[in-house]
Amino acid sequence: MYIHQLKHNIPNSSFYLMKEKLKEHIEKLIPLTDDEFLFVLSHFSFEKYKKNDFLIQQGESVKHCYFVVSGLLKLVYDDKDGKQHIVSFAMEDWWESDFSAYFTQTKAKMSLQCIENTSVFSLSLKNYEKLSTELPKIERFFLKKSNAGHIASQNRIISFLTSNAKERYEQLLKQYPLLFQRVPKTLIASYLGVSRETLSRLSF
Amino acid sequence: MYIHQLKHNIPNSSFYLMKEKLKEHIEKLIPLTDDEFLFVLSHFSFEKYKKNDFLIQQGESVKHCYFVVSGLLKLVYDDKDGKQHIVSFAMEDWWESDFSAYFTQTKAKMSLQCIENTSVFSLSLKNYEKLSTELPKIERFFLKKSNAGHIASQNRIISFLTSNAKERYEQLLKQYPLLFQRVPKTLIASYLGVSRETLSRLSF
DNA sequence: TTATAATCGTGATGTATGTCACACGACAAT
DNA sequence: ATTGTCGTGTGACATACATCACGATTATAA
Repeated sequence: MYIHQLKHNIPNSSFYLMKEKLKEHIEKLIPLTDDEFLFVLSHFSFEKYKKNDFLIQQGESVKHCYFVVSGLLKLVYDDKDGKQHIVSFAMEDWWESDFSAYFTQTKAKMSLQCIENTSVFSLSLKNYEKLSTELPKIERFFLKKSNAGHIASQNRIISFLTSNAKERYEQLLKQYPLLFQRVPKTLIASYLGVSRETLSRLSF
Repeated sequence: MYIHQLKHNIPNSSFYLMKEKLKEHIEKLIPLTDDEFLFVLSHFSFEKYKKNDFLIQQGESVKHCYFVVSGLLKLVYDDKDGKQHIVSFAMEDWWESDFSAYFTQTKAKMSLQCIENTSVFSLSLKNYEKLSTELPKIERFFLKKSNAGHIASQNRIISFLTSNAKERYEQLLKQYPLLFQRVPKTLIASYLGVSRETLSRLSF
């Protein structure tokens, strides 16, 4: 009985921590009063997914963008030959979606799938717009996030332009040392744009 | 004498057209009253550059971002071996800068240089912030632009992940058919991430 | 004009990386 | 225990691409 209660309490207390995570994340860029944050939070829904679950499926419509509270996801593009290409890993504290499909309300060009069990706050486009309109502050937050995303993508392009497979691997290793204990090398290879065999042969 | 007057009038009438270009560009995304637009415009300065001029030099601080009214620029990353890599072409109607350096007030990692004679509206960070604060509408405009830029960069990454040199060339050709009459193939090659010799050998 | 850059193509050759095949251990499901 | 799937390494070979070298043409500047 006591154990039962505990079991029931865990999700609640963990939800409290989740909220704090989102709040702290936003407040790194813009200050919010408690009321403002509760207003913000009311536009999100908290969701849990298991390893291999899809949050977005290529070809389907994209209703939400996601803030990753815990876990790990991959944003994947499947080409015509059925090969998988990892456009991005989405880790804790990241915002992810197929933003093109999300904002223009078109079909997803990419999938978003769990590499680990993952919990997220999800935000519908309608709520995104409502939030932006009613709390202009948050629009500044999204703008900063978008800029950061743009810059990150540009750096990845520069990496492709200037570096070979080994150098790109080293850059990734330096940028996200934690990643390598969490994901199989096949996925790392797919992110780097090389075959898993080539990656395996790179000597360090 | 009459010719003299004409000469003096050209810049003025052309400046009028420039303003219209900016106005129409913004109004594709958000409506503006005439007064609002004049307020917006007052934060910009209009500048003309000649072929090969630098708007941003790698290693220097970045004071402005630019809206390209006419002409053509390249955003270039020079690697340690002195090789040039084109991160982006900036054509008419594009916003460009080393945004990372611009927003974080650090030294430029890239250069922005004219491929053709170019005229721009330039916006200082201070004015960017003033404008965003005093006219929240414009913040939504910048957000939409930033999202679009992010998505464009992500598509370029997908192109690197999924396609070989020839396919990337064809994609670029399809996306910007006009570009190929305006810039030497060496620059196209540099944008695609292949040597100019390889590009030259691709058969079409 | 003449001289000096750019630009572009193309051969010869080297190298990075892809592809196919196979083996082996870790782990999961039954 | 048994079977299967997944992750990983590695050999053999094919291929895409880089690099170096040379000419030829076309702009550009003195």
